[in-house]
Amino acid sequence: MAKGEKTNLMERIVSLCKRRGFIFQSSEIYGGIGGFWDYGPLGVELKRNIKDAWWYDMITSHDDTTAPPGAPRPYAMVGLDTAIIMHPQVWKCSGHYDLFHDMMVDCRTCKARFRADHLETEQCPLKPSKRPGEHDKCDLTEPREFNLMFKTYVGALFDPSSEAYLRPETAQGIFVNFKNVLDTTRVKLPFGVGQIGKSFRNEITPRYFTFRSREFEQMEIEFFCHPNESRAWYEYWRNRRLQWYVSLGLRSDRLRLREHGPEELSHYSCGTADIEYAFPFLPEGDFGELEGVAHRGDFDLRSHMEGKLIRVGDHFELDRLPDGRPKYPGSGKDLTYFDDETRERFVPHVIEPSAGADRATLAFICEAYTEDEVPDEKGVPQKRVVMKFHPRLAPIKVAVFPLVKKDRMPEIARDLYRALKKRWVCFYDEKGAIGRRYRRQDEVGTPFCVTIDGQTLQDQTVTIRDRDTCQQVRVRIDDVEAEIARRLEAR
RNA sequence: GCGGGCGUAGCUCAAUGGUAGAGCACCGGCCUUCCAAGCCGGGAAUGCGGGUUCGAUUCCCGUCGCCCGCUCCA
Repeated sequence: MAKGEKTNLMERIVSLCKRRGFIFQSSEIYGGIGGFWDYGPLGVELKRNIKDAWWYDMITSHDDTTAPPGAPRPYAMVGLDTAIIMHPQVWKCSGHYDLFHDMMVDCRTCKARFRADHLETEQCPLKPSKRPGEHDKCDLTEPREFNLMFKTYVGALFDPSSEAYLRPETAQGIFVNFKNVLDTTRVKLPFGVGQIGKSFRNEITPRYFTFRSREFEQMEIEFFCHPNESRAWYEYWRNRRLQWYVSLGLRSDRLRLREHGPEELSHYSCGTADIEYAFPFLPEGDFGELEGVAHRGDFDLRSHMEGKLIRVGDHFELDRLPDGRPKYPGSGKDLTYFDDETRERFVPHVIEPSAGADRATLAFICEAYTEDEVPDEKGVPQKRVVMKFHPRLAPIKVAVFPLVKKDRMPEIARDLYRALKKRWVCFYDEKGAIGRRYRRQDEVGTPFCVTIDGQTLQDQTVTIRDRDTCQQVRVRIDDVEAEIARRLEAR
């Protein structure tokens, strides 16, 4: 922030993330490293709750026997957890290697960047009749490797034959295991495979807090279906995934589903819709991508059978060298699907809902951040910062306080704390004034605070205070667990 | 990768070529029976490296990071 500038909303959110231990800059004591972030004690709980909600809602709790609302038919869901480093041929066949691994030449004068192997056909921006480097003002760099994938070496010897890449997406781990899943689980089409895991992209410009990070976590589904049904499944997943964010508290007027135009489609896609959120760091009216739902056709499975494909009109063909051989040969393994009932063999189509776990976390943080006013003991309205997380996502579910530090209240409160802790992330605090303790929990989004007071000693009742309304109800101490459970599940 | 702006305590800010302050937050104590009360005490900072200087947080250079605009975004 420029000195003296009024702090804006996003700066207050970033500040809270640091102050309360949600998100820290990576390697901060060494000056930080751009594009990498660490989750603190509360952040890790929040992000884990988001990933757990996704895994539970998409995979664990999925009912294979019944079509969910809007789904063309019942389907199966299974999970995978595949390696970050894969055989280098995976990235050659997937198309990532060619697209993101180029020798580039920059012009120091006009700041233009050219592919080193295209200098013969490019124009100098200053004098279009000449090629880059031919104009007397041109000042070209040596060709430099420009790689958006992180490269590493497998084994102790650093020679080209041991080069490997950190995955730039989790999807390929699912595609290369397609046959393994089919052979080991008895799933039939249509079915989906989910995976949560880290991916790495050497972004040119990491920006907007954690929004564009170089290391990030994805929550991806690769959904395999019959080509004739792929359009219907694409529609289903777009809506299903949008509703997921709404169900966890993102306001629908800050969310939108945006269909990509033809010129915007990725090299593999024959239809993509982004689920976007109006992040507060973006200009008013702009949205940022939370998740992409892509219709990938048969591109991926064919790529790993035949080799790297290129688009020709409305279909894909094998990318060939001038002598006719495949540029990057595929595995040669048969990744087709045989339908026992229809006796039909085909390459399944793929619908890919690919969500960013860190982007979802950031969106839920931004959505939760609220400033309101609560009257103090004199009835004067005081500003309050409250994180209105959905109870499923809140890092701490319940806090337990003795009203004051005497008359056995701390002992009773600790007993209750221990009992509740067996079931939920629970926090105990006996320091300072009660109002201060409520505010501290408000700022980290704890939905419920239970207070042991003088009356508890008389009739075994306690108060449960609601984060959003500040309203208190009195319940028997033996009923606290059931009441909290009821409220956590009610929303 | 380019251009501009900015780096002081956990947060938000001050000040200075010569002892770096405050508010809030935090910790301890007293007090306190429901929404950031009060009193006393405490810990805590000039991103990193180099240069100029008797002396640099201040000036200069580099670097790293953050913000804004380009560029990029499979």
